[in-house]
Amino acid sequence: MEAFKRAWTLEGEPFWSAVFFMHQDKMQVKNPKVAIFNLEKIITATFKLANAKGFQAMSLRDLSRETGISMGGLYAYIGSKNDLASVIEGVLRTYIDRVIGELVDEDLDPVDRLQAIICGEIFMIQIMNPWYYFCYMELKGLDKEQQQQAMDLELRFDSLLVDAIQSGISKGQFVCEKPTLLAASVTAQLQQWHLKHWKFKLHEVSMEEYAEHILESMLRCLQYEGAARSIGRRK
Amino acid sequence: MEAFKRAWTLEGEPFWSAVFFMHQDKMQVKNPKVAIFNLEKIITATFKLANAKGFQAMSLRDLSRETGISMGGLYAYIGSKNDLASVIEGVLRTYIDRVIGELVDEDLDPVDRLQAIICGEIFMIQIMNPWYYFCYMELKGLDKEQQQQAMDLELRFDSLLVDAIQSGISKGQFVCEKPTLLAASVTAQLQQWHLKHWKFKLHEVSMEEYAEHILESMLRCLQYEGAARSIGRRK
DNA sequence: GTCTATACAACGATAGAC
DNA sequence: GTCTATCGTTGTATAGAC
Repeated sequence: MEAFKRAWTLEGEPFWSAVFFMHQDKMQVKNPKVAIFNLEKIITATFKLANAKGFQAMSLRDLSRETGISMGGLYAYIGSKNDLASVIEGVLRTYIDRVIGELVDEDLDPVDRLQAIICGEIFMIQIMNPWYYFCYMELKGLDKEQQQQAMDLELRFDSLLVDAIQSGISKGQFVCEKPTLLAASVTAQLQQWHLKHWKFKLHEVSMEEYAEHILESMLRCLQYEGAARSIGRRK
Repeated sequence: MEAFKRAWTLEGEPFWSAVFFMHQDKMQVKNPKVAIFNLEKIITATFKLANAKGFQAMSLRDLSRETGISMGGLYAYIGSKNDLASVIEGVLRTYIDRVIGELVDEDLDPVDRLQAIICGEIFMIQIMNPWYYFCYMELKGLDKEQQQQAMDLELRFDSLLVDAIQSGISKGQFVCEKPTLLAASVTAQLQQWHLKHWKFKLHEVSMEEYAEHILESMLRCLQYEGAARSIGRRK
């Protein structure tokens, strides 16, 4: 988990530095040191406010108060309010794209491939929780093109699962009539990890426990022989 | 399906009449005939606008244009903008409560019980699609009390599934280590029917096909003996 | 690079004529 | 029961001092 974070540069100063360099062209503040510091404050505050009462309901005056940066000051970092949401979606999509690209390892056994995809994605969601939640809930507010790209990305993730399923079918390990529906169901369950965090907290379910449950359920649906025994073996 | 609609009065004039009588005390317009007619126009227009760009982003001027009712006129039907959202959530929750209450039939075989719950809920979502989507996406904008009630309702639905699962376990029909997680997963899959309508449309999946898929997957997870054969038998 | 001050459009909401 | 006209507020965004 910690290794995963470091491997993808998903936290700390290096991460925010990468976010900064992704759109420094749109920013007036050129000094990286101060720009990175404040950009993190702005985006973090946006998550706090938007994930509590919605991005549209959050005003830039709220954001100014929360960050301690004046209204005028904010506009040195963002082009407009909508631009802020757009940037956040863009960063997350870029990162997911990058991780998804690496998640494809056709040499692995189908079961291990599924495990890699599920664990990889749930790690991602766990680490970038507010990013996922924000993009899920505020997608409507972005322009049509960005909405389409987000949908395409989700379909690409589903395809990743479908490919692994079909590889298992052709190897005689799995039986599945509707791989598309099964993949969509797994994606839905993964998204629950950020959408329904309150429920997992209430039932005291850990991330590892949940990932294992998703994989195990999936293998049962695939009528995988070692489904029951795989619980202890894979850890 | 049609019988289901009629049985629960989920469509047409009788439905909107019921909605009207639920909040006629809050409305200035007392003539039922005209009140019901316009209330339907207002709520339908709210769904169109809010489900396209979000409730907060929708202005009452938008709503006025869409309904053909003047700004001043709108306030004869709603107390405030937030009141409108609150009313919508209240109506849906009342109806779900009513249907859920009837879905408990302890005499049924556990498998039939699960099928009744899944089919009942997906019928509900299908018929009241915009209501569900609106309440899911705009819950953050409502007051804490209403948010809590919505969460309680979802937990109550999960419990319905857990009860049926446990009844099957004690009868020796099912095997399940974590009924709570399985129930949450089924709830998530049902919610997809309104959350990800675009995906099912893209893959040309019908409601009946999807309901069957959810039930079948669930039975496999429960290691139900007749899982494979149940597909043809239950229709 | 950050602030204060301000522009001005759009918002929710109401009063009062009809 | 519905409209027009208008109130006061709040929103995003910018100009210009420092």
